[in-house]
Amino acid sequence: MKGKIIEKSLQLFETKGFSETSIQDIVDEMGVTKGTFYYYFKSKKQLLMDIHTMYISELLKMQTEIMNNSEKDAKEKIKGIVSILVKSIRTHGPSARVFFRELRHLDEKSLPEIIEKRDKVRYNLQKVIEDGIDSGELRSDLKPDIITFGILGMCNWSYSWFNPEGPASEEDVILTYVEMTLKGLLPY
Amino acid sequence: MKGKIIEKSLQLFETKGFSETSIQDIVDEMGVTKGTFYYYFKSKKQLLMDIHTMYISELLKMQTEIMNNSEKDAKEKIKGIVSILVKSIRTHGPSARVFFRELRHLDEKSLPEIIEKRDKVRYNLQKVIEDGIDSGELRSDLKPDIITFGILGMCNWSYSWFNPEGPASEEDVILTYVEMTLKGLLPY
Amino acid sequence: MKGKIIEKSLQLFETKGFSETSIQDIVDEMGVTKGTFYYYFKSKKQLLMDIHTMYISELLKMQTEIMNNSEKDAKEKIKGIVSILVKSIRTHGPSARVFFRELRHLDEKSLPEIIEKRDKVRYNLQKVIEDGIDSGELRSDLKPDIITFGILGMCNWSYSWFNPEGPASEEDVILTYVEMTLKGLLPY
Amino acid sequence: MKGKIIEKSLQLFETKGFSETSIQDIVDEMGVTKGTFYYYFKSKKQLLMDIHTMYISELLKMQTEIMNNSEKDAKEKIKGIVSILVKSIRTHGPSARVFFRELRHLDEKSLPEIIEKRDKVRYNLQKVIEDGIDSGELRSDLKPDIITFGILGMCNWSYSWFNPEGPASEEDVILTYVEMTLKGLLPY
DNA sequence: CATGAATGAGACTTCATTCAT
DNA sequence: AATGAATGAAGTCTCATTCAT
Repeated sequence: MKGKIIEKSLQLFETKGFSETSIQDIVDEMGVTKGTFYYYFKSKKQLLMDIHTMYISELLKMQTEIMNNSEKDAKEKIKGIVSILVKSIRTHGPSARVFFRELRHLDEKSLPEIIEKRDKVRYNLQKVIEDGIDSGELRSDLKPDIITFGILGMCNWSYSWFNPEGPASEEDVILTYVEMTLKGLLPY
Repeated sequence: MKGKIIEKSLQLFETKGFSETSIQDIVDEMGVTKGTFYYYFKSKKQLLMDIHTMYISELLKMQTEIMNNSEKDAKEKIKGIVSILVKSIRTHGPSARVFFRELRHLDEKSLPEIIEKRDKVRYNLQKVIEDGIDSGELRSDLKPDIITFGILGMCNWSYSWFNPEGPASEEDVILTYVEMTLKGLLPY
Repeated sequence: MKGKIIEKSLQLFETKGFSETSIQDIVDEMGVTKGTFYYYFKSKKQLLMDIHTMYISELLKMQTEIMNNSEKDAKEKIKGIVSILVKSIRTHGPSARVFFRELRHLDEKSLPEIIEKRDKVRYNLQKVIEDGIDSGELRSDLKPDIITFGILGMCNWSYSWFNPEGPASEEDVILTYVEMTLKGLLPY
Repeated sequence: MKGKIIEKSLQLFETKGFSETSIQDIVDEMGVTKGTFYYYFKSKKQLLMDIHTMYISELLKMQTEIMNNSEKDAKEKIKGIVSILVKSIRTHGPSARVFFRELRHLDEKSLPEIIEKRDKVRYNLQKVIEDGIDSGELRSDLKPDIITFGILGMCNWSYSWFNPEGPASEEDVILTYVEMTLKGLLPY
């Protein structure tokens, strides 16, 4: 039941937004009553917190696996991380969209925990960049933090337009982003 | 008065979000009464619509000026557009953040008008890319639409983290994004 | 101007009702502003009061003319009064409908003045009936006050359905009501 | 609770009118809160609709019973219908008064349903008249539709003045209306 | 586990009215 | 004679939440 509530909520939050979705909307969709909701969740914000925690933890876990793979060089790790982010549009689309849009609605008490993990994801990527620069694999004249924000922006933004069922494939997007980032648009 | 209402609203919408900001919040901040608000705006949504229209129209206008400058090549136009987007964080920050976050709250009737202009901005950039490819100035093996989304994502995302008063300067960001995009991270 | 305001208000009150018609509605319809309204009327209720006074005074005046015609017998006076009431649907339709429907919205201070005149109209008809009974022209086994209410009800109700432009003519209605009232529906 | 809300509302609507009665007025009177009201009714208009439906359905039901009684001739049916209408002033006074006065405030979507039933009541009476004419029981030189409006007007109007606790009894009113209608005021 | 009834705070909005100009 | 700006009270409605059952 708890899982089903999360699933339906995700759907509704994605479509209508967190503030615009009422508990009533959620339970109506499931054919139960509000009491049921409050049996499983302390509050609406708690539900949102759960959604955020699940998403960012999963993302962090996947990223960590790539980070820990010592056989990959910086290029391959960047490609891996871009790949995770883009592919999760198909596998975790609603979660991701809700994550990016509704962060503001978390309790001030719960927020830091999420922010911390979100920043960890960023620092991880930044570490990859920095290591690449140190090893001479990447050019050293650009600031790693800005680069990191740039790559994440490119990827995260795709949640707002990329449709895995549409004309461009996941692979197209990943390839384009990685090529752009590593080799640039100018011909060699 | 109308201008002052917009200004304060922008501030509040940015901080607390559209749905979470009440008309009461807005008028309290200004020392007037709710009646005054409704004298100038038909509804809360109408105010949001005004904000969106102002922002996207201004952006489109600035972009068009760059597009029409026939002396610039693709590289320079890309740099110009990135520059506009990043610089307007300082000059139009609240407008821009509200624009990206609250689009969903527009009336279904008003939405298309805004979407159309937003898409126009995108198509304009895509045109620059396509022209660059056609003239041989840019490599031709990547899809222009995905490239466009990538660049816009990078830039638009910076609204969510970039602080013009912080350690990284506007110029740093612009330079990094343009270099990454055009030449890539790999050393030559 | 005052006359034009009354005219438009009457139209709107009839269609939408008094409470549902705002001063704004009225002045919009005329292309002026609210200030203008308040220049001519102390308040919305004052306007309603004016409308009521005009209508009932006019009606009373017409009725009085018939009452004072000493050449007419009871039958003819009844017919005359029914005739006035039905004919004024065409000539004073909106006034009449507003009069019957919106009486409740008058100030408690103004109400008695109107009620008094309205009752005078009723007493006048009742007097005709009583005189008719006394003179033997009308049967004496029914209560004059109830008869009066019956005749007035029949006539006043026609404001809610009778359309002078429709299939039944004014004369049809008057004839039917008078015949019913005087001779009844049973064949002789 | 739903029943009690309807009852109190009826009371208030009758006294102050629909538009002038606020939800606050209703719930204050009952010692509950606004939320309670909206738990039972979707909107204020929905409550009004419920009131209208209940009244007109009940009336139609009672009338139908008389219509279906094949042992009664036209005269008796007319008397029966007048009787229902007048007697329901005592039994359903507030409902009836609200019904006649506030029809205009129904939703445009709900209105037709009510209008249809109201017209059915009228057509039923008209049928009685027509049958009476066809069988020779009633005179044939007057239009049945106008007669019908006349009788209904007489009866319905009495909601606005007749007080069952007052000097005139229900039976007085019924007798007077039926006698007037059938035999007329002239002595035989 | 789940329901249904009730709460109460707060949201958006309308509108008659006032007043300086 | 008329306007435009502003008020403030009141209105309808929503909704997260609680609690007895």
